[in-house]
Amino acid sequence: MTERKLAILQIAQGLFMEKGYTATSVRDIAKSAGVEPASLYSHINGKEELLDRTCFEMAEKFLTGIEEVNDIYFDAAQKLKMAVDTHVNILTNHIDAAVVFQRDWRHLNEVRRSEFIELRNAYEDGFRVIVQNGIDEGLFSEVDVKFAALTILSSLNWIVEWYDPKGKLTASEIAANLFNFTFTGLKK
Amino acid sequence: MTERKLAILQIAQGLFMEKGYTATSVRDIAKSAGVEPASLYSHINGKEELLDRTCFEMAEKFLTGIEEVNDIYFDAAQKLKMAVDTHVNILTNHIDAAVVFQRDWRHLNEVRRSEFIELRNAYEDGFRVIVQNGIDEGLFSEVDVKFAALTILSSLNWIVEWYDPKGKLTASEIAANLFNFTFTGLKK
DNA sequence: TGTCATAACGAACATTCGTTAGGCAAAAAT
DNA sequence: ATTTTTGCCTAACGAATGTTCGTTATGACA
Repeated sequence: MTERKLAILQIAQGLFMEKGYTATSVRDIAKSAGVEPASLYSHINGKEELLDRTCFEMAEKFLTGIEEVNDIYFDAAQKLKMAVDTHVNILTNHIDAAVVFQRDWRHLNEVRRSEFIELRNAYEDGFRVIVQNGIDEGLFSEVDVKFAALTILSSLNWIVEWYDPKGKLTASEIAANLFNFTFTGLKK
Repeated sequence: MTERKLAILQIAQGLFMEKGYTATSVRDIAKSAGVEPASLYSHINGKEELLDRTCFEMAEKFLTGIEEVNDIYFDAAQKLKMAVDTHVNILTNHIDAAVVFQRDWRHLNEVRRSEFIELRNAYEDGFRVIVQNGIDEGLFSEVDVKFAALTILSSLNWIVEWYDPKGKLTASEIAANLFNFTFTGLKK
């Protein structure tokens, strides 16, 4: 990917984040890039490529992250901590792309959407493995594994709705808080 | 609101849920309603009215719910349980509208969007009050109140991404699981 | 019987959509 | 020095967008 193409991709991600994929026009992207709409097509195949790349590049980052965590021989609590940390880091380091990844994957074409959902399931599976490990190791209480993994991921994913790079909480503080919350809960 | 208008609103909500507000055309709605596009305008002022009604009717339901909970004199744990229960019930009973409420409020016009955000903040505040109560009562550990409320709401809101009315989990089972998780965490 | 409201219609509106065609100047490669 | 590639341009395409128009069939009420 050329430098220019990458720049265009990032500009697009910023706009997609702001207004959503469907509500962002090619003309919007061109304007932000300081170029005529037609000129974009010297770099990209079409609008959908920008969405596609964003979704799948993020999916790959997340998947690689969880696989690395699950390959290490630690106890489940440590693994969970690492998984949360990795997730929050990817997310805050690519906040624009992360929002698109979360919100707009639905607008992928049918084929790619199916592929995307599979990757997503694989990622969720990584979290289920950790929770199951924790139960087997006697570290976690015997919760519904699927449900627990989903709930943890909820908290992680919602970050994109409120995270502010200029806010007072750093990525690792957020991650620490989140791990604490999912591990210990509110109870004193 | 006439019967016909309500029917159109619900049809629209179903489509908005499926494809998103922006990606749903007036012609799509008309087709689903079995009517010509122009005929819709005998009932509604425009496409945006459908979004507006959906967002604000849901906001009102949520706000009323949390206010009722916070008006009752119970301890924080019980209040939290009730708040979670109410939230899950509203959400599962109006799943189409809930998805739109969560996902597409961004496409309200500027004025209405501001009003909407205010209502949302008021709702979040309701949860913050509960968490703060819990700390004051010595029931909850001394967490970051804002962060905790946000994390609880994350889990609640994410339900719309996976809830299946025909699934095996009932609304009250989901609510019970969620309360348990936020209160106790994973730790054994 | 005449009047009015309702809910639908087909046709058309101006605008915006994503995309393509063809050309032109500057830079890079040969 | 000549060719090729790059990056942009203007112009235009057909399709889709939300909405407005004047009209009409139906049925309730005076």
